[in-house]
Amino acid sequence: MTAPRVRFAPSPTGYLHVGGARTALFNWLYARHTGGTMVLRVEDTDRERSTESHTEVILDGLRWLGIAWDEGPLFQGEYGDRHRADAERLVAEGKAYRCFCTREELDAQRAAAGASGSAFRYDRRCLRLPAEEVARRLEAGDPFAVRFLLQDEEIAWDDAVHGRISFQGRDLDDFVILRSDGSAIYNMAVVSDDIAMSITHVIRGDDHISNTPKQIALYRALGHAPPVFAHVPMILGPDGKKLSKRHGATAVGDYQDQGIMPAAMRNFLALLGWSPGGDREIIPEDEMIGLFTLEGIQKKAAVFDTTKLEWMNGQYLSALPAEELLEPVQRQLAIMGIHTGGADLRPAVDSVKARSRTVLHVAQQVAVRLDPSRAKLDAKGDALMKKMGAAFAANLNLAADVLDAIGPDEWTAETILAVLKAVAEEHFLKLGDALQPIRVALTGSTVSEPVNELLAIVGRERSISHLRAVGSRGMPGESPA
RNA sequence: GGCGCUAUCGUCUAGGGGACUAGGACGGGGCCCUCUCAAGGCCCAAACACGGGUUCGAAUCCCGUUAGCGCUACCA
Repeated sequence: MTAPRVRFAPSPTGYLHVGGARTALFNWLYARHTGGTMVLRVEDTDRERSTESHTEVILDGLRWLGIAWDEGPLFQGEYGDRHRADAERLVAEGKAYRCFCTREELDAQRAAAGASGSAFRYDRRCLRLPAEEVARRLEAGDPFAVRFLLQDEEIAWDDAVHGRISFQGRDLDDFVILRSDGSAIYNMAVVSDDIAMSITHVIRGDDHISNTPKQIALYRALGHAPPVFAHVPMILGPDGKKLSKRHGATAVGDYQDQGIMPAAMRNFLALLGWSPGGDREIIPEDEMIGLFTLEGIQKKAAVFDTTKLEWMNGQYLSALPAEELLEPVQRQLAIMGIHTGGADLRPAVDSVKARSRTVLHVAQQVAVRLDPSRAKLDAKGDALMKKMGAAFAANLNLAADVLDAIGPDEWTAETILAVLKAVAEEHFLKLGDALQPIRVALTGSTVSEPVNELLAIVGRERSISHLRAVGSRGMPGESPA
């Protein structure tokens, strides 16, 4: 058997949504796993809704996720001639026919069918038109669409994720394959393209299951064996409904902006609807490729859980070297209007990343390490200050004095901790009472890396002057006493 | 309405006739560690939709019911 050829075929009518991203990911994983080829085909035949900027956003999203296709992007709109030729061949062979019914006539037929309680199926009135009348209307230049002549037979396939799925031809109707302007309808264009591009495996959303029998019928009529179909389940919002704008962030770009790392997004998306079996959660890319099979894909739709995504992102954040976080962190800082020049952010990033779930969160903390006056007092910090009262400033000033005695060359986390411990002991302070005010003064929060480490990162001069400033004037965001 | 798909903790899932007093992860609760938090470690609560079969034995196989979702365009 030759190597598989798969395709991801987005239509550029919107951004790259997480559902599409996951479909692309599954195609990519399958291609990599099997040594096959992934084709990217942009289905831009809907002129009304397709835009070039959407195409760019989708391509950027795929690149960001690290999904590298092998061929394309190909644009479906460029193959209109082939689509039409295929459809006309079907007409010539009597497998499709011209339909002169107008939109209005069709609407009327549909309305009549609806009233009788049954599903609408085209009644083939144009198939029964005498040849001379067809010739006459063609001569007169009457507009016509082309309909596929559907046989009443079973159409079934072994879906790679669902198993056998079967439809009866009588439940389908003679669907249109060519519009009256000569352009192909989706099902025609897709089949024509998939044949021309030698696609062997069609991995796409569940919502295409009902298109599949029509497409198989087209394959048969065109004289080609259908590919393997794998219909992956949909992604739902927390309320169990199809994921949409009203659920908040659904575009992969939104997650990039929120500080999700591509590797985390990939890992999370892969596990949404696919499982290698067993208890694996964090799976490196190369292992994922090795483990991926179509059989491991779930049949059931999955709810998109951002909390778990953030947890997973936190896992990647703490595992990734600061080096790899630098660029996304800088990007976030730039969005916040902070330009760091040549400053080495690595120590601060390293110190802060283990406590963060998003790059945005990392960047916020790095910004404060760079300049403690950016710290905003949070509720717990405020509560601590109130609780300690005068002792807060007193302990801060005490700390500033002993820290000032440390020379610039000895300003390390180890020395700082030793000095602070000694002064706490000397003044009968609990270590926490000595350290927490420093933490709050420097970060505005009761949560951070160990205080000695924090001081080392912020730096001697900045720490001491800020501690003294807060000791005498209080926190910038402090609520009035 | 018709056709189709689906059904294990709140969520993501393991499970493919006995290994199931149903395992893991997120989230929730508790404890430990500890200058705080996170991480980490330990523990707790939490599910096989329902009803029939098949079988010595069903979460696992079959049928039905119910529920949810998808499609039902000269959109993709």
